[in-house]
Amino acid sequence: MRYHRTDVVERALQVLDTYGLADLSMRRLGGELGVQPSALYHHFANKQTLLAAVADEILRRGARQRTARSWDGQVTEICGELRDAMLAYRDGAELVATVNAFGLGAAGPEQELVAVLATSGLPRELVPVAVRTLLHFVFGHVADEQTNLQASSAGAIADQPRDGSDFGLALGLILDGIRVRVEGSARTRRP
Amino acid sequence: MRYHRTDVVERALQVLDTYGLADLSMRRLGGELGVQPSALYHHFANKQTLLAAVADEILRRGARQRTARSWDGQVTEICGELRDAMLAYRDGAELVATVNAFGLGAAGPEQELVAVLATSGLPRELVPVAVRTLLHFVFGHVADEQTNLQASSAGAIADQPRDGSDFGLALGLILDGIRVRVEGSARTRRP
DNA sequence: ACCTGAACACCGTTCAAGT
DNA sequence: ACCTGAACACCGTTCAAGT
Repeated sequence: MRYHRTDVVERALQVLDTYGLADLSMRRLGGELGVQPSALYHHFANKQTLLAAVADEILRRGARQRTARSWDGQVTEICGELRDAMLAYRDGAELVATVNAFGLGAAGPEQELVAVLATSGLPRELVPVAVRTLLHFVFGHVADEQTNLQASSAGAIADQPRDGSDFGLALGLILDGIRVRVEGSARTRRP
Repeated sequence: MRYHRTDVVERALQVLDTYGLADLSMRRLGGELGVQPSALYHHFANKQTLLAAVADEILRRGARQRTARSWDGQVTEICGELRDAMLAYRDGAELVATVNAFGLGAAGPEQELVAVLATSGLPRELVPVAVRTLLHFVFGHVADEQTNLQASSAGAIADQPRDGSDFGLALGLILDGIRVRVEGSARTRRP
């Protein structure tokens, strides 16, 4: 069998969803494809690059059309899409967050948020800070959420089931913080 | 040489600060102590437990007295202390965040934040959400910050040096979000 | 272009046995 | 109580060589 980059990513996605990130090793993936681990290095420079490609594919598959017109509606859509995309695969949040921390993935959502907040009325110097705050929140919250979901589906603990409304609640909190600065600067511009 | 738990943690802290989290392996740590890796399992059930002890020690060493009287001043103090504690050791943020994601460490800051927000006037059902949002923010932001600091001190990139004021700015954003809910509920209680 | 086979330098963890 | 020695079942990565 001869494979392309895309075949490897596809298979990696299956291994991830079935066995989890910890079991997504080069040797395991090679075995799953019926190929020596070293063969994977023909397609990817190293594991990090492979994981980045997998993360990007997860986000690509979760992409949706924007419908909101207000800046805060669009921020909610972007963050919600990011969340749903990561929740669609086992350990998706951990994977995307790790890759992003390495400076490789999730460039799409980040650029979208920058673009939206740039037109929100938020003071220019606060835009990067707000974007990173939003992304840290989404990554952290969803990773948490997913860990608990997977733990409870494994029948381990009961705990508080922590439904998805928590995400909206917390995001609303941050959005309120941004709104304060948007309105503050609007008053300053037209006193 | 015969060691105690505390000696192992102390040495682990040195290895972490000198070589980084990736090089803090059981074998490496054993070697550093002049002991077989298996000897460490007399002191800790597994690596995860050892890392949790190291994370707790980092936070313990960063502990400070509270001086603020307002709820938002206290939240600022708690988050600032957490940040400084993690920044004091190489890869401190990544370590503490990882351990926390596993449900083991950083119980101190979490309980403190719950206690403070419970007396802030924030609606009771929002307290856990706000606390988790704050912690996700601090972990994510400081991990980011530390990665960049370490990259630039290694002479790799110039980039935006991203000073500590970013942290205060972003935290202020979230605090504003919380204030909106505190004041909202104050108006509801006394109409 | 894509893959094999073999090697290098590592991991975490267990367990019988020693002092 | 604390540690050794040996083993088990893994890692990521490199590289000459094959088709």
